[in-house]
Amino acid sequence: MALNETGGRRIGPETRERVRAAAAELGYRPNTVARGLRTRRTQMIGFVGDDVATTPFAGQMIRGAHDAAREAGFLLLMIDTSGDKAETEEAIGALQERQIDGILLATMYHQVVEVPAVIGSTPCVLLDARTADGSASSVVPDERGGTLGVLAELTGAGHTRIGHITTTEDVEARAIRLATWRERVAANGLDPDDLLIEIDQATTRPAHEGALRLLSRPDRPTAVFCFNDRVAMGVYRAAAELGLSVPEDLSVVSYDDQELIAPELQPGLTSAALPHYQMGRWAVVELLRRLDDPETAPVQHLMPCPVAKRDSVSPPR
Amino acid sequence: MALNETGGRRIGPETRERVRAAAAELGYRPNTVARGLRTRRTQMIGFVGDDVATTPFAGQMIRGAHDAAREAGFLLLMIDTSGDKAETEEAIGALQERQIDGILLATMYHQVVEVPAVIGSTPCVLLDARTADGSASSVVPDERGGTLGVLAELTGAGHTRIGHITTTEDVEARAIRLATWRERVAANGLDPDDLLIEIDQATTRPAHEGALRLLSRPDRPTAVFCFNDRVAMGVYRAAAELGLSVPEDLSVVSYDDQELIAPELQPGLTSAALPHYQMGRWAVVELLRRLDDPETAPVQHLMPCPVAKRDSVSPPR
DNA sequence: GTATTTTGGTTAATCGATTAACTGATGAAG
DNA sequence: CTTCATCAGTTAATCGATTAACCAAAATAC
Repeated sequence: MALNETGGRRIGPETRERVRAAAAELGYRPNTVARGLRTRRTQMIGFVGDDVATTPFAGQMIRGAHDAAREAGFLLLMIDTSGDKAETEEAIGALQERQIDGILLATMYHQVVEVPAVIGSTPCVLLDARTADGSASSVVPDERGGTLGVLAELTGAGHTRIGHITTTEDVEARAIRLATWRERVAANGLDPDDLLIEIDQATTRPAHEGALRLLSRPDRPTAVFCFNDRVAMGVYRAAAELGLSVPEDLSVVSYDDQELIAPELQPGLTSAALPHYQMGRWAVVELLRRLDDPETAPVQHLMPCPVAKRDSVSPPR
Repeated sequence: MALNETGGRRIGPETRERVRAAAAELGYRPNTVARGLRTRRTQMIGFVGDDVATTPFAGQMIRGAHDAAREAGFLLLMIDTSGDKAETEEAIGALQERQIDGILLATMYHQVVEVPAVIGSTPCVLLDARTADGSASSVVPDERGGTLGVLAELTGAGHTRIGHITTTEDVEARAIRLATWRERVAANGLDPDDLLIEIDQATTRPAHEGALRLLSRPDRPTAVFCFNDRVAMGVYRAAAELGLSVPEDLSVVSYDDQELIAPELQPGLTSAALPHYQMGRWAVVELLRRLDDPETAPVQHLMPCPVAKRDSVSPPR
């Protein structure tokens, strides 16, 4: 009573001070386990990631969740699964046994998932994933907004013939980025199919080949929007081999803004950033809100993808 | 008693089965908080990282610690600090209040540190760091071994004129890699100082300039050992600009084996891998050992750095 | 001057699991 | 047939904090 502010006026100010002094002298620290047993609150949040937790790509998601949690006096209890369903359920169980106050379910990349039934009534927020029916709170990147953002960089510089290199992998990001680009190109009165290259993996090597094809066409585009930064790396290489310099002969924009690629390429790559840090923060704030008031309706949030402007865009020749 | 194996023969096999069946039916899960209060063991390990926890670079360290912990029924409670001393102490305190069984202190890169006094008698293992006096268990990469490994790739292919591009930043890794390389070059009867370039930051851009200088020398080396993969990226670019092809005209080896760089470069870069995953595992195993037997002497471990062989080495012209 | 509140503190129950100590019945030993 | 050990269960204390319920003394109201 003396140490906590709660139970306020049950103790005199002078006695309170004496108790506090004694506690300080003895180096007393409250035992959170005992407190948790009594209050049924552990001030811990479970973070379940399918490989995300320890993958370079989305470390910022943990960072964001961690920071927001810390500010509210919570700690993160992390479990990384390989995305396997059984493993995820086991992870959730392990966290529930430890009486975590809520769970963050994070995925490696933006996708639609179902919340495992074992979650029961444990408050839960989806990170970089959403449910089909909106039954759980979730936050995902605003891929459409980000795509419009980088395309605006190009159109703003005067480009209309904007190519796109995407992957055939069936992911949410591909679908949205592709559709948004198509819309934009069609709005310029061009046929998107003349400017589209599909490769079977969004990595440098296939992108390199794809880019060689795209840039060898008689009416090659003056700018390329790449599905991601690794694809952009392949485009840079292809451009160099064809004697095209970036951005003078070819403007390039991309998505993801990966810290080891986009700023390191020469010239620096203009790329729409995946707001992992912000999503992590948002998810915790939302989770805490739901802890306070479990009755409120779940929220689906789209996090803006800011454009990191660098030097890969200039007006067409 | 029926559920745990302990307290063994206090209960009949038939009753035990009945209890278990009832527990399963009710979906009973033990409350780890209550158990922890009684047993004074929470089956949780604190992971304190100075920015490491959520930095792409060393995610594998967490992954390794996480996996080893999981296998032993432990979970990781993570706190990321900015390396600040006060913040680290606060983090340790927060973990101690939560009665974690032990602490892993991880640093961003290999360095010598002091164990904060607040750690008290909490069992603790250093990850990617060590103490000057060996008073705590620790694990760091075997930089010397890794350097010898990649240099052996070069000498094995017939190179003797092996250049080195390093940073002037004062880190443990620089000192060991540099000294080992000097030794090796001197053993070939050459003067290391003729083959050494120092740049003020181990990133692509300064490395690019440094490489241009090194490779423009009349007696340019036939191979380069780079301080890290980002430096190697700069070397690749410089070589391309000078019309030198890798590996035919110039062999390149490096350190760190970063997953987004070394395998993505063309040709793939031969690089000594920092064994983050293995170090993470080792640290947990060592911590658990110390939990079982707090009396055993602390151990300083050097984790081997295996060479990831790719296509950036061939015999000199 | 008596009745009622307020103040400042104290007691004891509780959270859920572990575990030492105890009890009765059965079986074995002498 | 008595004694003692073993087996199978039951009771109750404990871990450390929270909190409802009590209680005595002082302050205030009427």
